[in-house]
Order: sequence, then structure tokens, then C-alpha cells
Amino acid sequence: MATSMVVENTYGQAWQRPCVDLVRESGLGVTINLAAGQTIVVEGDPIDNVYLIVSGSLRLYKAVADGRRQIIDFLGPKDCLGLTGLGHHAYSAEAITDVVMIRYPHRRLESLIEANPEFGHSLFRLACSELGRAQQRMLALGRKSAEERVASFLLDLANRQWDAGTNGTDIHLAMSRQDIADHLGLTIETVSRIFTRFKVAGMIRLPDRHAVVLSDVERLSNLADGDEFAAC
Amino acid sequence: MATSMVVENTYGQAWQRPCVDLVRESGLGVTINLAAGQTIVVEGDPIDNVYLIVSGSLRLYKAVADGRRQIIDFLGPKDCLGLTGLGHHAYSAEAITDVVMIRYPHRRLESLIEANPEFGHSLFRLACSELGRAQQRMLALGRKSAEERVASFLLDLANRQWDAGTNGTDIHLAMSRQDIADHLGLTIETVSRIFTRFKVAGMIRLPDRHAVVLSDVERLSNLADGDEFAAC
DNA sequence: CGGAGTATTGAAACCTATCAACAATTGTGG
DNA sequence: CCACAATTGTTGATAGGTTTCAATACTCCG
Repeated sequence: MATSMVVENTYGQAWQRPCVDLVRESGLGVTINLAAGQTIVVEGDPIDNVYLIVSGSLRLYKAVADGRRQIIDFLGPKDCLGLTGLGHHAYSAEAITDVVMIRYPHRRLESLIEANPEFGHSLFRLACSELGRAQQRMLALGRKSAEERVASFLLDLANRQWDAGTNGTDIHLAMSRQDIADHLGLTIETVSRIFTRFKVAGMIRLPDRHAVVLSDVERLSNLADGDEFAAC
Repeated sequence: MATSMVVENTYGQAWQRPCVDLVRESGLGVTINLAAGQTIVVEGDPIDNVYLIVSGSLRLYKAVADGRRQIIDFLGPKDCLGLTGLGHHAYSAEAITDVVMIRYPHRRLESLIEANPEFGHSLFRLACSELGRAQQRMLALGRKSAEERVASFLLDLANRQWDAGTNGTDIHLAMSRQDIADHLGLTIETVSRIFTRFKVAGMIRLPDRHAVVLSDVERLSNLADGDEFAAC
């Protein structure tokens, strides 16, 4: 439904702005430059810093012993890394593209929260909206078909980039097909096949490897919401 | 590994106690009795109350149009429902068994947080630990086989009940096989088959429908962590 | 232009779902 | 207390959606 876009909007990024402000106000940050592929933090590492992304994209993932990996989320400009109340990173983070970000000492943030309790509550709401997103993804991973997952993913991405100021149908895919697969619990081949299936069905266009144009948002939404009459 | 039990421990319930205290201190609660199967809240409902579970179990789930459903989590005694910084419930909640719980007005809680900023931060950490659990489940739903998911589920349950004071290998299953299936993104048949497979392999015993005894925690842990050499 | 990495496409295999039957348990009323 | 119905769980056979394996096409860069 069209409404889901609005809802996702508020859930997705509305609380990110306070986060940005909060982190900014913590003062002295150090600018960091990362090349594509570089690792920022590893699952289990103690949290020493908070990072505010200026440009570029990251992938956050958890891995299983034999190499399987689940990408928890993709981060872009204005997103934060390391904003958790627990002492250790729950996932690893790698740069997908070249990334510029600002690093702040986590300790400074803590004292700032103590000084301004309002921030504590903002962080709580931020965590809650993240939680909402996580639950939405559990539904997708546990109960949606491959097509439904890809449709959900594209719409989610469109909404996040819409917040960031794009037109809402032209999506930039910073990540590879493999990343998308690892995010959706599928294989690269399945993702590829479904992209072409959507293209053939006239639901999307694929100008190039890193671009998707949603040409039939309604049909994609129906698919994503499990309204069955898919038409592919 | 054995360590994962310890880790899960701290992630799982450590921050629940402050939650309980917090909610309790908000004063005047009303005791509520629910029969098995009754609905407490529906996805999308505005949040008016916070509930503290005294006895019994709940299931929290999100549903898709055509009836598919993903159980986000199971709640038991000392767990709280409605502790979110967002205005609406992200999921529906139903009683699995008969349930006794205490209802507090959400507004009262808010004023309490304002009065005592310390609580705001506690809530933040609570939300973060929930988030950690959610991410762990995304990994399971997206990248683990049916056997691995069931093993993870049993170990997770054992840890949560361990926190609650059980011996750590005798698990009580308040929920049905269907509930387990909807939690793990499987069908009831697959869950049933894997239970018997584990039983035949000597990894668990099934005294009755609502009980599981973990007789080989190490092998279950290896399976859950994807250490491949399953042995079934 | 060539080569490496990435994406697409095809064929076969596999895991899990679906369909169906049966067993076990629980609850109910005679 | 037993008999029966209803519910829940188990087991089997088959089907189907994704994965896996393999080959080909594309794209980016040196």
C-alpha cells in the first residue's frame, strides 16, 4: 500500500536527525577516510568510538563459522555507527564504497548524555525505531518469498533515499548483488533472476549495475505486502 | 560453544530487571487476567499502557495479509510489553496460556522517566539488548538451516529459563509447534520432524508435548553455531 | 585490448513446504 | 469412568522454490 511508504518514513529516519545533532555536539571529531572494502569494526570489539557517516556506504553483518553471512543493515550518509548502550559491537562493519566519516570518542558521548538527559530519551527512541525495522525484516526473512523480499528491499531503499532527498523512484545501489543476497537471505543468482523477472514484468528498469528505477511502485508494494496477485 | 550461553545470558535478560523495577515504581498498577488465546494488543494500536507479566506466556507477532505470521518473540514472567519509545505497537500480542499481568498507564511511565533521567538510559540499554537479540534472529532466519534454527531456539529458550531459575537443560515449552514454526520461519511439520531427528540422535528428550530436555548441549551448540559436523 | 571481477542465465539437486493420513492428547458429556 | 470428538502432533509421499554447479556475458580499468 502507499501508506507503508509513509510509515516506513517515520520509522526509518525520523529519529536519525537528533542522533546526528547529538553526535555533532559532542564536539571534536576526527575525519576518517576509508577505501572500499575496508573494515571499520569487528563483531565483538569493544566500543570505543561513535562514527557519523559523511559520504559513502557501509554494510553491517554477522557471520557464521563457515563463511555464511547475514547483512543486518546498510548505512549511508547521516547514519551513525556505534550508538549502542551495550559495550560491544554486535556486528562487523565494512566500507562498501570509499567512505568519509567523523569519529568521536564514545566516552565523550556518554558524558554528554549524562549532562543532557533529553538525549538519553532520544537514543531510546532511535533504538526503538531500529528495533521496528529489525522486526519488519524478521517478517521478511521468516515468512516472505524471494520475490516479496526483493520488492520489500527496493521499496525500503527507495524510502530511505527519499528521506535523503531523491525523487523516490530512482534508486542508487551502492552494494553488490552479493550484498543484497546476504541481506535478504538469498543467493546472488536468485537476486539476479528476480531483478530480471521484475524488469521483464515492467515493474523496474535497470539502467546500470548500480541503479534501479521503480516503474510500478503499486505492483511492487502489493508484492511486498504479500497481496499474492503478483503478475510476473 | 559454551561461551555463547554466557553471552546470550547478559544480552537476554540482564536489562530486564531495571525494567521491572522501573515499571513497578510507576505505582498503581491494575491486575489483569487473560485466558489462553486472548489478544492483548494489535499491531498498529496506539500505546496507552505498559504491561508487566506476572505469570503465563505471550506471543508477539506480525502478520501478512494472507495469514502468514512471524512470531517476533515470546514473553514470560518479568517481561514487559509496551515499553517502546514509538507511539504504536509494532506487533500484536496474544496470550499463549492463561496470563496474569499488571497494567500501568504509559503516561505515568513517561513522567517517571522525565523525573528520573537515569531510567531513560536504562530503557535505551534495554532496547539495545532487544536489538541484539533481533539481529541474532535475523542471522538465524536468513542464513541458518532448519536444524540450526531449531537448535538455536532450544538453546536460547534454555538460557532465558536459566535466567529465570531453571536448571538449564529442562525446558518448558509453553507454545505449540505451530508457534515455534512461526517463530523460526518453518512449518509445523518441519519442526516436528527435526524434534524427532534430535531425539533419535540423542541430543534431546521429549517427555511430553510441553517439555524438552537437552541431553547433549555441546552438540546442539555446535549445530546452532553452524559448525557443520551435525550428526543426525 | 585483455583480464579480473561482477552479473546473468541455464540445468540439476536439495531442502523445506505441501498434501494427506494417522497417532496421541485433551477435553466433554453421558 | 469411559467413549467420543476435537485439537495437536507425528509421519510419509510428493511437489516446489531456491540453491548449487556451471557456463556465458558484461563492465570496469589498467
